[in-house]
Amino acid sequence: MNKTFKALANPLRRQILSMLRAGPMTSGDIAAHFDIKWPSLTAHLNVLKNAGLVHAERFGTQIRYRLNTGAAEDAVAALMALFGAGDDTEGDKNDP
Amino acid sequence: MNKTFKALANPLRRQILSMLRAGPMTSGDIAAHFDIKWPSLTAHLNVLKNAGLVHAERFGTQIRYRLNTGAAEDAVAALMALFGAGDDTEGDKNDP
DNA sequence: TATCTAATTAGAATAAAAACTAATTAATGT
DNA sequence: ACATTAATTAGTTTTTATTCTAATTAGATA
Repeated sequence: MNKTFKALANPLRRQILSMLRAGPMTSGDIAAHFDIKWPSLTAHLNVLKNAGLVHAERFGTQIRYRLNTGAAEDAVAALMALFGAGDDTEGDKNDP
Repeated sequence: MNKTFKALANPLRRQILSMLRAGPMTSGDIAAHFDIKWPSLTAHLNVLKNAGLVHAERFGTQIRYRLNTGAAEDAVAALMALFGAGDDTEGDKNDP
């Protein structure tokens, strides 16, 4: 989970995650939204990928990144656990 | 919120937060749990304080740190917002 | 095959975070 | 006033993150 928190520490990476909520995007689409060179963007995408927060898939000549919602929910759960389970004392909404 | 995510990026700081769930602790008590020098610990505590995650209060010769649960919940909310509100499509359990 | 677009990897430079030692402040007790 | 305990600030070094340019890989297409 350390990689996840480190990945979330960068505002640009958080913005990428936020963008991917709307659906998968290619590296180029993502790069177009930021004022950095492409290799820098690739580096950020690798951090997100290594943390398991996104998944990459090649589509012909381009590569699509999509949000890994499972990992995202795990991150939320980990943060809640860190602070003491949020507002519910215990339990899981998905496992009643 | 950037300061908050940066503060959470460090494992030692997350452990401090976790420890503080059980109640306030002095700087010395916290330092005793880690294998780092005191000034390093102070630096970590400052990061947490500047992010609003902990609050410091002097008690005589020592200083007590306590978890700021409000800021902690804000962090969870921010992370859920980033990923698209967790598993509920919308809505707030505390405001039915 | 040559070429074009999309994206990555390699390698170097810069910036930021984290650690340490030494010196200082703050409150208390003698 | 002086010493003691608790913790911080100052300044430096080391480590890790971030960014860039240049070169390379992968697939598509003429």
